[in-house]
Amino acid sequence: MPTGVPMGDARERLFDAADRILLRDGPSALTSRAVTDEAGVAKGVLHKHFADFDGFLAAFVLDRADRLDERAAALLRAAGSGTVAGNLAEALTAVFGSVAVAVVALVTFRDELRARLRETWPAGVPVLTEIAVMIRDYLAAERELGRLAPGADPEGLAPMLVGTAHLLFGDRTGAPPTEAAVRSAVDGVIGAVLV
Amino acid sequence: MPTGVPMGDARERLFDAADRILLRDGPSALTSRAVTDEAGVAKGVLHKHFADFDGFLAAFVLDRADRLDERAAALLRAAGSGTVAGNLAEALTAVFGSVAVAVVALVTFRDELRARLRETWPAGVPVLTEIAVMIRDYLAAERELGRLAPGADPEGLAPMLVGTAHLLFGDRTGAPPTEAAVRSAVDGVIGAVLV
DNA sequence: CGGTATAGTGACCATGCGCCCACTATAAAT
DNA sequence: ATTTATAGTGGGCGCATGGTCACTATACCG
Repeated sequence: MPTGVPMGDARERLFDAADRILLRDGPSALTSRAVTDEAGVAKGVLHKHFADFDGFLAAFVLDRADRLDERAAALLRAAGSGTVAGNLAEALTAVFGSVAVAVVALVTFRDELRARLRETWPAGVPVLTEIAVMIRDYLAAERELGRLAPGADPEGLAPMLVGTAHLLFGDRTGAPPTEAAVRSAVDGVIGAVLV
Repeated sequence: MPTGVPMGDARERLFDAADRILLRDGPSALTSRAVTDEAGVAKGVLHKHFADFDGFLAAFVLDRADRLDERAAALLRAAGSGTVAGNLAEALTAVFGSVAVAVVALVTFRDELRARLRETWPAGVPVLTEIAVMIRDYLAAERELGRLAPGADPEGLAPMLVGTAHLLFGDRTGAPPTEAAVRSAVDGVIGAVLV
């Protein structure tokens, strides 16, 4: 093994490793050793780039928070095709099937990480609120197209949808829900309200 | 310290200790040592009554799951007084200010505990779904009294409300929301839909 | 070419975890 | 009164965690 030569950006390698672990094994498996092993580097590397493991996690969350899910965002930007409920179900499945939920669970459990992130975001980690903003904008676009009931308020409905999806996925006490399950849930829940 | 003499039921003492720890310090602080220390007993006691710590946690969750929150349940049973949104806000605050959220977080993180509970509840830990049932029944009663819009479906609205509350409380990335905050959120979210 | 800075290595450490088990103290049975 | 069963004790074990540090290998610079 060569040393001293950067094999791609180590920082990015570690972040990608964390992604894979979160999706494959869940938040409880995200230890410092798991990350460095998955990235194929020695333990020391992590501490050369970050002060400590929570520092790494904080940087990881910051990095992942904004580019939440390209697929879902793109899908929602193309408002007007498909049914509203179907689009929502697909987008929510994509977003909550990504690392988003795991990141929230992580922040819920690691007290030190949470404290550190609060310095950056006093109002709370924006992962879920940013999803809500995404959904809100989508619903506003749909209303512009007249595909929503006039009384349906995107501002209020968005957090409810995110909350429901978070409930479905974040629980994680059963098998992860399929896209079809989410679609049916979203259908049943908001069908009467939106159309 | 006398030994061999039961000082109240040790089982209940341990459960109460777990309650206190969850509410005071959060789910990450709920270790076996913390429980026995808080209960004022030696470490061995826990293993005399339960096979292992996850067995204790499973029994604890099972015990707490059904009698979720008397105050909120009683409040919701007395449908017809106050505003609908106000009643909901109060009940959700009471429920999510209790151990419910911490229990969910616990189950999310402890893989072994989650696996064990799945044997008992294949559909998932019923904490959140039971709250939804509670809310659903309340909304049904309110509709009976004509205090709900005819189109508002309790079956669909209940999980959305629970999800929203879970989102507000379960995040735990900021200060815990006050009852006033939840009231205003519930007001803003469902005000237009329900009345 | 030697010097220096930097990325990477992995044995090692302290800590806290769940858990074991030899032991003690009380209560109940004979 | 002796035995047996049961509740409670706490020192210590094995393990995984996050973190340190002396060391090595490479790249860059004069």
